[in-house]
Amino acid sequence: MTDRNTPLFAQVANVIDAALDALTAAGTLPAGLPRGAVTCEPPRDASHGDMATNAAMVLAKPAGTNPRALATALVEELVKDSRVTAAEIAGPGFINLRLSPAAWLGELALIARAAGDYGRSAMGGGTTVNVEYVSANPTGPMHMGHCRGAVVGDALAALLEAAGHKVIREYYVNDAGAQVDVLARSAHVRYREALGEAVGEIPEGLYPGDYLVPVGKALAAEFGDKYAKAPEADWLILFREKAVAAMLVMIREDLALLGIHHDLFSSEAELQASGKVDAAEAWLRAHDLVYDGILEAPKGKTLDDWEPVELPLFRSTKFGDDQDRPIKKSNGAWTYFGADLAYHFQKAQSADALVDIWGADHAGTVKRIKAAVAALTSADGGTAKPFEVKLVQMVQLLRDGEPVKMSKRSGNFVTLADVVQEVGKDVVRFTMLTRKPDAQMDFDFAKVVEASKDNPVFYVQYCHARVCSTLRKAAAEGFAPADTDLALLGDEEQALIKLAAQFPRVVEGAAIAREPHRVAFFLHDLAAAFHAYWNVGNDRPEKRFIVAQDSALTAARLFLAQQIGQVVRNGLALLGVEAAEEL
RNA sequence: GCACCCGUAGCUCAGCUGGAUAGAGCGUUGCCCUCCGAAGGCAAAGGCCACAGGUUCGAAUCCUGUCGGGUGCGCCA
Repeated sequence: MTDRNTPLFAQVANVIDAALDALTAAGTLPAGLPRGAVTCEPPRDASHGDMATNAAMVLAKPAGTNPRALATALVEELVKDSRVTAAEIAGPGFINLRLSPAAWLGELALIARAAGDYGRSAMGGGTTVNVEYVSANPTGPMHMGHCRGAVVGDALAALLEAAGHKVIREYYVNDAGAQVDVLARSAHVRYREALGEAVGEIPEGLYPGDYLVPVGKALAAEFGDKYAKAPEADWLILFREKAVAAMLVMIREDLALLGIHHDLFSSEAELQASGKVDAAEAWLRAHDLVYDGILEAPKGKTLDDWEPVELPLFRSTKFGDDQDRPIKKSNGAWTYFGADLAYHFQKAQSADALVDIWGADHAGTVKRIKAAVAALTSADGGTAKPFEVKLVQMVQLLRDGEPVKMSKRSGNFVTLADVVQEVGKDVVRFTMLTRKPDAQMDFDFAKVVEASKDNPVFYVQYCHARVCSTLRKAAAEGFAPADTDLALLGDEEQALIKLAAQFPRVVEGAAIAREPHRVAFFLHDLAAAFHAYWNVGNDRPEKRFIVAQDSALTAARLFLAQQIGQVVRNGLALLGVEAAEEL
């Protein structure tokens, strides 16, 4: 890898690595020290320098020396590099590095060369990660309860791609359980309605939503009155199939409104029909991980209808779960979990790692599925396939500060399509990413569309728009960005470069942690720095991007602005948000 | 009863998987601007990182317990 195309933080990490190699070769350090904990990061306080490493502190103990002694030796090596202008030992053994202005200006040029690829890396080594997200039951339109997981999952998928993984975006379609039978029955009512029958109120327990009206009409058009009076057994499977297909069309449309497109929709019904669930059970039984047993009644709840029954149970307690879990119901059908474990095994066949994005309301089932995946994927005594479940917490919708009430039962829920229509895709996506996934959040219709600096969506968009308008204005006055005289950029301009240069490591860190919100926060920081610099120009015209009397300086500043805009654009692209050229 | 998540400035939240004097916005206070380089600017005050122990060179971060809030807990999905 040539340094010319390596982001500066990675370059300096390599410099540190090389310095450690040199010390090892010289016998100062023992060979084979693990360097995983060695960091290269911006110091908390910019006055400390440009970058800091903890190498001496981390390696002193295993090397049998003390941090400051090791740091002294390391400093001698580090300053040999032309990019390093100073290296100082501070505190308990940090090494603070200062880098030459040329090194930072080089990063600006790198951003320009890499353009849309700035921030991408080969870190993932091309390994395949399967990200399963949304996976809402195909019984109705997407509502806001699904929204956060959808956005977080989609942004994570993009993030992992940028970090050098191949990504499979997958949606698991629960088209085999009791809920899709309810869907079929609900569709049948609408079908009879479409045929002219007065069906009155939709019976309790069925889905009352209007979205099934067109489904009923389509069924009536296709089948006439053939199934109007027929027993359920004649039409249930057929109607279920038709209704699920219609729901999936609707769901895909809803997702498309958010810019979300899955690579793969996997059907639970197909999975069961393929015999893979039986195969999984057989394998687990052969390894004594499934047995027939009787569950204890759950504690802490008063149950009048509890009947102990013998069921095939998966030994999830062996993997840290609180109790063993049934994979089949007493009627012989698979439980959700029974099918789900086979489904995860199937996913593991075509990926090196699995990530599930779930709503926090499913937190209780994490242990069992992790247990099952661990069991199934270490089948041949190998190590289990990496598998993580990321939980996204609830979103509370607010309008004028008042919670928006939602009730699934009455069909009175806020649909995703309504919200996207009201505030826009970009606002929805960005806002969903302005909080870490495991913190609850409020979504206030008024606040998310506010055009002020309090609103991060606007603030970041405005930064990009400002860059664009500056370049437009400059072009009209005959100026163009150029990298010929970047040395004219002073400390204030370099501070912006230093911040922008963190983008590649933010992307990597966010990918590793599976936390796309870090990108959103970074963009907010970068925008804040850009706006602050801009404001200086209000009082001091010589600090503006366009200084009419000095075309060389103007060209360099425009180049800077252009690259800041590029980084903002790249970051927004990872989040799936359009970078507006004007507001 | 049990499990999981959360608890950081008055409020809403960050805090880069253990690093240096814990940060940002809102709100408050004090100045400045009212300029389309617009949808304000600068600065100050504000903290026992819920509490108590522990782990180590070093803890908001990891472990244990307590308290408080949230989400769940059946063969549902």
